[in-house]
Amino acid sequence: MPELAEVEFYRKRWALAATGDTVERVLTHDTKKLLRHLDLPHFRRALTGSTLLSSSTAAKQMAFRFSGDAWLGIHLGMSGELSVFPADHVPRKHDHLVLITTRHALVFNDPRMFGRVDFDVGAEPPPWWGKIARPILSPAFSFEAVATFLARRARAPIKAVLLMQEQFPGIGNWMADEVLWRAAIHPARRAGTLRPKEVRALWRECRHVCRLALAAIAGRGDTLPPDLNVGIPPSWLFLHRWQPGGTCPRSRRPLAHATIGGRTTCWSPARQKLK
DNA sequence: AGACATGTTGCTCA
DNA sequence: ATGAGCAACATGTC
Repeated sequence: MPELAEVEFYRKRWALAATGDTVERVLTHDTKKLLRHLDLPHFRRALTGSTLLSSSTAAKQMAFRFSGDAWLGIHLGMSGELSVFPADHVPRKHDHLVLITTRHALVFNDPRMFGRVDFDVGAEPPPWWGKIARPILSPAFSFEAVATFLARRARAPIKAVLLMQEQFPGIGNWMADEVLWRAAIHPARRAGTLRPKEVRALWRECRHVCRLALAAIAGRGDTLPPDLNVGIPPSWLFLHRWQPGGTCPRSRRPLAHATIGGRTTCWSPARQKLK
């Protein structure tokens, strides 16, 4: 599920509940997949008794900083989510990591187990953190950078290109479709065939969708919507893409679905032409 | 039963 | 070397 804004939603869920709290116990379940990068004894020892100081999100990754220079990295994969329960929470089937603090249980649940947990100790953020591409909502995400990237990926369908995290960090399947729909670009167009005007629209809509999605899904300041997708306006493609017989909220014409760039893709044929 | 799922990686081929 | 395409990962749901 989680793309840029959902990841931020889940990070805030833990952060708002437990920043300043101290970890009393660390519970783990599956250790071969999600926790495969961890030295478990070291992980437990380092985290137990440490305090959650701060956290941040970069693209689809989260980093939780604990006292003792301890950094907990989480990637939610396809089906991961973070939630908060009372401290007496009994781990469920796919609760792979549970941090028990004085007041809460911070739970990382992931049925499909495509997620990942990292743990590093150091005064600075871990090396992998620095390798994440600069945010789409930063000056580094320039029109020129996008145009150059598209030129290099000229033969790939634009849908596939939008999913490449090295240039579009945090964009996932639904955000890519949302961007292309707003920019009126057919997802199967080869990246190298976009006209400069279309590249500019793509660049603009990437930023626009990131901003809208963060505001709607992850809330503002210290607020958090009660649930994912609760504040998403029906003017977005998002709310119509999976509905049987769904229609384009702008043209009112039927939506189309196909596998493009290896992923299920939804678009509005009335707005997005192949040409 | 079978298709399919909001992600990433590692392999093959050109 | 670089880019494109696709299977694989593991499990749940419709």
